[in-house]
Amino acid sequence: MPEPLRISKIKHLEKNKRRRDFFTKDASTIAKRILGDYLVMKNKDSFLVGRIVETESYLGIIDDASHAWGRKITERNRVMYAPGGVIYVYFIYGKYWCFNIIVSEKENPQAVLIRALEPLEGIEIMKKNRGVSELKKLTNGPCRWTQAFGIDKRFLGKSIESRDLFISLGPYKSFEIVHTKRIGIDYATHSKDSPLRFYIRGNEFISKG
DNA sequence: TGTCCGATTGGT
DNA sequence: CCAATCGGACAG
Repeated sequence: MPEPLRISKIKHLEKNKRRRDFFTKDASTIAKRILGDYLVMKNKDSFLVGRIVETESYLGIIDDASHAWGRKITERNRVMYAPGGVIYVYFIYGKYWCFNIIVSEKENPQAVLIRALEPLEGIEIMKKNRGVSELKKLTNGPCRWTQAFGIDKRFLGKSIESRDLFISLGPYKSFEIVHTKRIGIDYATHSKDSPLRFYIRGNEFISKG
């Protein structure tokens, strides 16, 4: 494994920010293309960066694992129907937050779930937020990295191209992408085994799955 | 209002 | 393998 890339220049990350129209493509395309990108979060007293190493796509109306299956609309999921580029977070199992990027066009509620990151910057803050010191357990799960980053309901419906939270194009795309079925969706029937989970082969921060 | 359940995690 | 834990979805 190469040593994690050191990122210290926020300007460089901002220059390569993924723009809103990037997220108008379909979920599986986005889920694969943001592998190796940086997820950047900054505010007045913290600067957190992780490399995206695992994602899943949710295909919306036609996908019985999606919250928007059958064009379902509820108070929780209504931002899924917005144009691509907004954030969909939801509370799960009484204590966790799952983080999705809504993609595709308006009224086509596709989503990309970010399942795991490789921690790069702000590791001490992540350890504090998680209450965990082991590097490999900081961000290797969909609700672990959100806890490390302090993600919660405040981000629901916000843009993924904001000043405080954005995705930045990663430099190396020479890895191999593994396709598997998605994790934790046994309630689904039709799409249960579709190969809509994607991760960087050999990366040590992949969730257990 | 009441019941059921989860795109997970952490401990046994 | 299994319990934790509580907001959201949905039925009545």
